[in-house]
Amino acid sequence: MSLVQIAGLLADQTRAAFCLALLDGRAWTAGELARHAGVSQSTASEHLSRLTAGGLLTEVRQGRHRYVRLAGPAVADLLEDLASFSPSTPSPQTLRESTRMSAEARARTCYDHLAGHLGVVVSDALLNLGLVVDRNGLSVSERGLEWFADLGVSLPARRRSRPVVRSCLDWTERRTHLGGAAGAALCRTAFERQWVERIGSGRALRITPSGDRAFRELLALDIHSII
Amino acid sequence: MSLVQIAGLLADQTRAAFCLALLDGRAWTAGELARHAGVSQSTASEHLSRLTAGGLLTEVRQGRHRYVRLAGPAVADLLEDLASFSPSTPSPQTLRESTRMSAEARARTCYDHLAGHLGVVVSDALLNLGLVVDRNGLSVSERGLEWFADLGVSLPARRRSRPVVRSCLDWTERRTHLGGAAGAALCRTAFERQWVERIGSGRALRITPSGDRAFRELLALDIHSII
DNA sequence: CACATAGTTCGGCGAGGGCCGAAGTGTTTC
DNA sequence: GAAACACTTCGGCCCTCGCCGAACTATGTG
Repeated sequence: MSLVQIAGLLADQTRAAFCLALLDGRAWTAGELARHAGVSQSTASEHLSRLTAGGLLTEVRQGRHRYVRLAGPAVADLLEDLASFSPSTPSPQTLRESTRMSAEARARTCYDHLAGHLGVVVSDALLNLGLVVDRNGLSVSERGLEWFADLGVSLPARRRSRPVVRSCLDWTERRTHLGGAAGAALCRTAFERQWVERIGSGRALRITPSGDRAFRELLALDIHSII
Repeated sequence: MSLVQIAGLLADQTRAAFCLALLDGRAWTAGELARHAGVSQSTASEHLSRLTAGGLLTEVRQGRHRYVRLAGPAVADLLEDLASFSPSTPSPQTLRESTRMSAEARARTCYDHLAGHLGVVVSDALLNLGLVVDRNGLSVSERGLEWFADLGVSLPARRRSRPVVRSCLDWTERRTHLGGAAGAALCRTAFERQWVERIGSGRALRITPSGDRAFRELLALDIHSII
């Protein structure tokens, strides 16, 4: 890729919006980026192919999702460098942005399960309690099945459809958290019982007081507050 | 200018060629850049207008010439940053480039007069000898007229056409050198008497042995070699 | 299996932009 | 004043590219 081609990749409103969104270091799905930039999925798909071919993004295919993130810190540097030529965005926006980002770092959804600091804490606690087994091919232990049953969650018997548990890389914590059917079920339950609720229209979550109590009790966490 | 617009300026082969040529820190005329990139003058003119409007270049109008250079070190940084994504140019090219550039730093033509280190040395010597007067509105002294006459150069009586002497900013030395009719006459004489000769097709000059002697004698320079 | 969802590929439309030559402006030379 | 020169503006050509919708593939769900 020549200088001209790299610049060309960033010379489009939609592609630039993708890259700027990815400046937070997280991985986004193609659909999320399409919605964020206000274009159709087909358009987003082609843009992402060009950005990855140009070496600006790397992608991870996970099931039917195409996760995409900046290829490295050099790309972020380039974006910052280019952005520095524009008049800096007014303070309110930056403030709101940083608020949103720190909220998402605390707790958010990752596709259909819990992520962020909350997701990692929950996953660690489940492992400590021996509720899920983190061995070659994750699975739920006997005690884990009981725990989920007590919670009122019926885990599907292991079919060949979706893995019951799956470790999912957390892009802010740089650690794995609980995905798969169990993670999705837990997340659904948390929403239904109002342990968490969405902040605005993004992926960020707020942990309610009752949610804080419930998580600490269920996970036997001897801490003042889960976050 | 937004990030997208800045990137758009660099996303064109011709504009990128302009900017990369200007990475040497010197000022180029519109015509030189047009020839360098292989486009017509009209095309180059429009590109330069867009680059200056976008804040990447600054321009200085001098007579019928439009001199243009990078707006600042931040632009050079951005270009280097972008270029770093391309596979680096093979060593031979870089070597040839650096050779050419150092040659031009030593001695070159600036439109129609001498520039580079040679140009500055000559101008300084002429000022020291009191041959040109550097006061409000440059002019040639009585002794200067004699000096030029001895050289066999007839300076045009001061018309209102072209200034006899003019200080011209040197883009490698960051100092002024002798331009105007006197500078052009001196340069022409240097070529006719083979004190200097062109290196290749660029602006770089080689000082011949006889030229080295002639310059040192004429300018009463007590140095081993003029460069 | 049917169904829903995420993403991809393809065809076609329309806007934008790079290019040139021709004509015009301003500067320098003779 | 005439001619040469550097540069600019304008009109028009053509190609690229971003976009969408429709059809298609692949994955997960019931």
